[in-house]
Amino acid sequence: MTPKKIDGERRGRGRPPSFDRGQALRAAMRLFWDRGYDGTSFDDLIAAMGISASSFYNAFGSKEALYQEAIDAYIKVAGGWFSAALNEETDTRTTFGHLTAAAAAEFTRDDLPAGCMIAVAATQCAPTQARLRDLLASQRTQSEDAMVDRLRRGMAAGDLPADTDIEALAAFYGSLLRGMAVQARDGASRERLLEIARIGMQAWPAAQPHPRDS
Amino acid sequence: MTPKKIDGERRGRGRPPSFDRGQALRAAMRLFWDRGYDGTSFDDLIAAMGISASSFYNAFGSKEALYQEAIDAYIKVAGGWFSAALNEETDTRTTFGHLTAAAAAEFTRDDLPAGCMIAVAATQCAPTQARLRDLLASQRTQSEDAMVDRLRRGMAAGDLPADTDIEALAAFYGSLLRGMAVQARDGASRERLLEIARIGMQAWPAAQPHPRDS
DNA sequence: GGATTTATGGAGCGATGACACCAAAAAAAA
DNA sequence: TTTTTTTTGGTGTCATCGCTCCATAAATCC
Repeated sequence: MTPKKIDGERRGRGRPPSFDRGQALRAAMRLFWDRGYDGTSFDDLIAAMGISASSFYNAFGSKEALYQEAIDAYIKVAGGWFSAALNEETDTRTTFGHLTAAAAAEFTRDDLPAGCMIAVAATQCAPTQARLRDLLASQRTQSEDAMVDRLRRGMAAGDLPADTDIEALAAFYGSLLRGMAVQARDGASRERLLEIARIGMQAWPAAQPHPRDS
Repeated sequence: MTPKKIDGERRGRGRPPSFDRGQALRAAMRLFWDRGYDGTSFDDLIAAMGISASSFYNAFGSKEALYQEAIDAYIKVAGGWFSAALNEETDTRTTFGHLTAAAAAEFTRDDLPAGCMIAVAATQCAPTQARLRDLLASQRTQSEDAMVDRLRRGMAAGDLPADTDIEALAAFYGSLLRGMAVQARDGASRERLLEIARIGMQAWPAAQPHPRDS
């Protein structure tokens, strides 16, 4: 057929791809997001991406490689609002209030699958998929580390009691976000998720009247 | 026919099974718990259960039927500590403190797989597995309903502020428990989970000094 | 002891999964 | 134009998946 427009600059010698790689990747991301790795078959993928098996392997290498790219693409989407919220120029409590509220909103968009692509992915899988499991667990750890960093800065700024367990607090909000992602996938409304987020903020550590208490 | 099938006594006419059905079911439960439905293959199952393919179909019907039985078996395990904690004879706040602490302990037992078999299962799956997805989502709803019931009783007993949003509070603790289950699967220690649970209890609604405040 | 009923071992089945190969096609580079 | 490089369509492969069939073994009932 007639060659179509390709994104960005088309440099290279051979025949140009007839499809938009980024667009195909986003289609794959949506499918993986919605159905998970196992739940998305090869045929599902090439159908949704609108390409043939040959083009698939030529452009993406393998299903697993595509999944990793899809994860990266998701990070660009979700990492956007996530780190945007974390790097706001406000006090730490407000930051986390906005972060959890943003999650409630993002987990219930009508133009994207519900929930989070990473939050609960590959927690139960075959031993042969240990690599994927570790990859996803590592991503979860990374987002929690980002929260730890923000809390540490907040601690330094005096936003938190001196005896706050930073790691535990980050783990708490990490757990909450993942649970919210499950709720979203089960069909919870945005309002419900916002309520959960609001309650979660009630757990924010109060200033200690007796800081030298062990 | 004169069906005198009593589960305890083995009264049947034909050849008796050479394996313990309950034991085989528990082996399957562990495997499903650890690897999920897709991650557990037929061959994995019959190997772990120590039976042949014929015996498998003779005794359990199909992989999906076995999974449902495994879920039921899990409910008997986890439903044990869950409703035990919920039906304690204490005030509502203490009850939920014990519930979350019990989850932290149960999610990190060394004689069982980490986390919860139901908490995050089948949230991402193929359309062909809609039945399983709905089954699991329904189980999650049920456990949340049990928390709603307990909170309602607590409200009636005066343990909670009159303006408490019961459903939202139950959804919050439901989210927290599911997030804790993910943490457990990612390798979090029991102490870490207990910390998360403790922080989660800080979100418990305080008595409102100004209930007519919007 | 038959007769009946149920379980077992073993072999194999159709479908699907992910992927590989290759010759033709379409572009830039020479 | 010729050469070189890359994509594409079509077909084939090989393993695994969940499952089935059948002859036989082992129990109970008459």
